[in-house]
Amino acid sequence: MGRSPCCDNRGLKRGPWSAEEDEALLNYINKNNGHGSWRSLPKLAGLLRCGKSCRLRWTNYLRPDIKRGPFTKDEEKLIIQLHGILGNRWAAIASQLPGRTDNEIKNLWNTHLKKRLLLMGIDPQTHKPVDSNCLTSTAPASLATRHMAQWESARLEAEARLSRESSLFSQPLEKSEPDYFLRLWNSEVGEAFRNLTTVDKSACPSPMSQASSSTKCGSVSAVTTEVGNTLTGSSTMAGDQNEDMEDKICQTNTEDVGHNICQTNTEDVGYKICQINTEDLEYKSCQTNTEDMGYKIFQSNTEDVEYKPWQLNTEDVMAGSDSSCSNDLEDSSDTALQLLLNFPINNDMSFLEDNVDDYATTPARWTPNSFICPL
DNA sequence: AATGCACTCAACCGCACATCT
DNA sequence: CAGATGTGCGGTTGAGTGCAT
Repeated sequence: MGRSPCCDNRGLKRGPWSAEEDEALLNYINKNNGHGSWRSLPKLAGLLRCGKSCRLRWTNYLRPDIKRGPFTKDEEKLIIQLHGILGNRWAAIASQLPGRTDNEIKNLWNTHLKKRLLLMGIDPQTHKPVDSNCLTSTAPASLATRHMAQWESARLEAEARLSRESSLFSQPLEKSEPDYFLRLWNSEVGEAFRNLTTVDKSACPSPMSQASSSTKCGSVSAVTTEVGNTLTGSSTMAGDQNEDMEDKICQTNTEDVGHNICQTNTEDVGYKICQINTEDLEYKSCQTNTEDMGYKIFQSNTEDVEYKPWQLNTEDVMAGSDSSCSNDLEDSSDTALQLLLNFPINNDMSFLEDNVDDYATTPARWTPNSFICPL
């Protein structure tokens, strides 16, 4: 059906913004407590710009919460990690870096980080060593896979908690009830993870997945199925989220769960993955562990990286919840994302190896209560 | 001093999606 | 339900700047 251009550029100014234009835009937005319709804004603000240009100028430069100045090492590290999860979804990445814009992050990536990774022999798109592509079929593990495993665990925990709560509380929770993992699961990051799960499975079939499924896989899958069924009939969630969550959980392919978790069973595969030297953000060179056909992608200076143990950092999760349970989505996402980023990168996947059967019934080292905001 | 090159980053473009009519 | 409109997003461009020759 063809689309008309968002704005007619004829007679409109283009190029860099002058201080006067900035002031006019700022004044208008301040006076009106917001921008309103971007299309009508230029006319109302007396600007010879198209609405799109105004929006861009505001979101990328004039917004009061913009943090200017060079990126810190931590920010760069976070961007690299998030890029490994989310890919070129700059807006999603930017949402995890307060005060930074997607444009800024995109520029940083294209001008610095991408080149840096390439120089180190790391494919900036896949975050895998360039010369290890041949290994991916025999060693399916990747940073993404590790994140997948963590996500899957987080999701299972959330499901388990929902199931538990549904039996404990007959009335629906308040809509404002913080629900870190459910929210995160429904967030951009969760979405990315779900996509990742699908893509990764098809792109990189695990040797394990081709073998008959193991007991361990079966255990985990069973839990998912059970929880999913429980949830279908539960009424613990409020409003649209409830429906969404039910859908997503019920859609869960339990075979995939087993598949993915088994893929990352170090007992079977044996590998160590990404470790980052945060001090200089240098990825150290790829090493292949030929002994067990696994491989180490990166090595890090573990002194530099504070890896939290593979359990919820209760302090983080509960931060702010003492005073109130009304953390907004950003807060909870941040917290949960922190969890994700605190993944025990320098450990292998022993958390899965350790009593996976136990894990299925009792999420060992995952204190269920630590997910729950005090009522 | 003049020129060329590489780099950075603000801004633009076009597409996709959500919402409105 | 279809088309129109508004907005957000990611890819790309090009002006400005610094440095090397």
